[in-house]
Amino acid sequence: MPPKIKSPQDREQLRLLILDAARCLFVERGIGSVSMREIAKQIGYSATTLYNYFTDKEALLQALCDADFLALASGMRAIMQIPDPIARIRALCQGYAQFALQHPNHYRFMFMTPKTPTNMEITQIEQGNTEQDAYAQLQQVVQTAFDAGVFREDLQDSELIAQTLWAGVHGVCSLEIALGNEVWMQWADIQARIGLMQEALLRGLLKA
Amino acid sequence: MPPKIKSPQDREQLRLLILDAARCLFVERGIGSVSMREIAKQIGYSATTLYNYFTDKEALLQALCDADFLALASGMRAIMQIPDPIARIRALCQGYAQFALQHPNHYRFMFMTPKTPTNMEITQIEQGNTEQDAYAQLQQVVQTAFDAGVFREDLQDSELIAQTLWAGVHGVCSLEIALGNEVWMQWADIQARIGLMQEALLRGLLKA
DNA sequence: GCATTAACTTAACACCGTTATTTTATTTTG
DNA sequence: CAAAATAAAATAACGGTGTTAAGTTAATGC
Repeated sequence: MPPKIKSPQDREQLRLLILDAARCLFVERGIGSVSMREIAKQIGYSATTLYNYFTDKEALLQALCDADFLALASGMRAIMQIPDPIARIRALCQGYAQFALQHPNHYRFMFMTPKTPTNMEITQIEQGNTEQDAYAQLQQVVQTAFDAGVFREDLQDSELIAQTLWAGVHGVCSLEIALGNEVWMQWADIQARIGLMQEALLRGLLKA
Repeated sequence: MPPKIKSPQDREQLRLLILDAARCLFVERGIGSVSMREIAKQIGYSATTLYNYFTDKEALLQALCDADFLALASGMRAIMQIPDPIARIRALCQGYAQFALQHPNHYRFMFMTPKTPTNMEITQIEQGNTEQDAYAQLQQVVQTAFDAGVFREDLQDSELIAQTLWAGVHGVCSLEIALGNEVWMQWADIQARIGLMQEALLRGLLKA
């Protein structure tokens, strides 16, 4: 039996140890091999101990992904400094796509897996807070561009515009994650797909 | 014990009975409640009997989805009769999206769930056969439009164009399926999202 | 009617998430 | 310093999963 944890700082350390072990399994062997028992085995504790630190498996996975998504939003904050709104939109889409492709398992868990309605409440990330939520950042910059009058005049809903841009980039990334390795598909280069999606959508949304 | 099956036609009938029971659970209660034991219980057989008809659970689900995807491709064939290639592209995108939203569980299994490379080999659908594969139909009509010179001249890869259109519609549908019920997202109307994705992409891809 | 053969069931294995109970190590108290 | 209290961790168990080996039962061919 491992030495017991009493002090709060040791408790936090074990919490991080659990998350690191889970991340390792999650990233390297996919979501399928992330079982409570296996995480516990990796760090030399019993499975039940994990339940003293996370209410259930989903909360553990959520905590795992939260940290990385805060990192995404943090990287986006640098992009938000770009002065030109349209260049900023381009950079946001690119940054978002690169993140998705570099963290396919996180991405899958967050955006490709239906959750029961309440499950989203356990995340630490404040939705709509531009400091933490990448979509909120996109929405904000689209709103700025919208106010500057760069979009076609028949487009009157900036939320709809932002959601369309998001859906476009998400479509390319999620197809790549789900079906990128299928031999029967002759996929074009992934960067070319991302680039064309971005440019075609912008051409179709911006004033001529 | 149910009466035993000997004749090939009875065998086929039981196969369909299994698939119907599985479809019922799959569509009504989601993929989570589709267990071999539960399917078997529903039709009054033991779980092991299912393994006489399908090699494993994934093969069963694959067979389940194949039938509906053949129906999709079949519906698409009517659309392929539309003379104008661009109107045909629009109708294909619309038909595809409506199918995805009407069969979210099928769609999820087919296009939102990573499969091991070999798993795709168990499908009955001939990929690339325009009679059976909806993507092949899209590719074909995009190629026709490409040959007619309707796309911008900097676009030289019709596969890339088709994949971008697919990814766009897929992005809208898969976000709707995965996150459409989240309370923290103020989604625009789903038909508006599909329509804008389609129109914006076409505007961005077609000659001015 | 009996042997054969195929269909089907039972029992089991090795997992899973989760929880009630029990053990164990530390801390506090007498 | 020893004993009691407490909190942490482990064990055992429940009900579930996909799957398989072995056993049973029903229909078929002779």
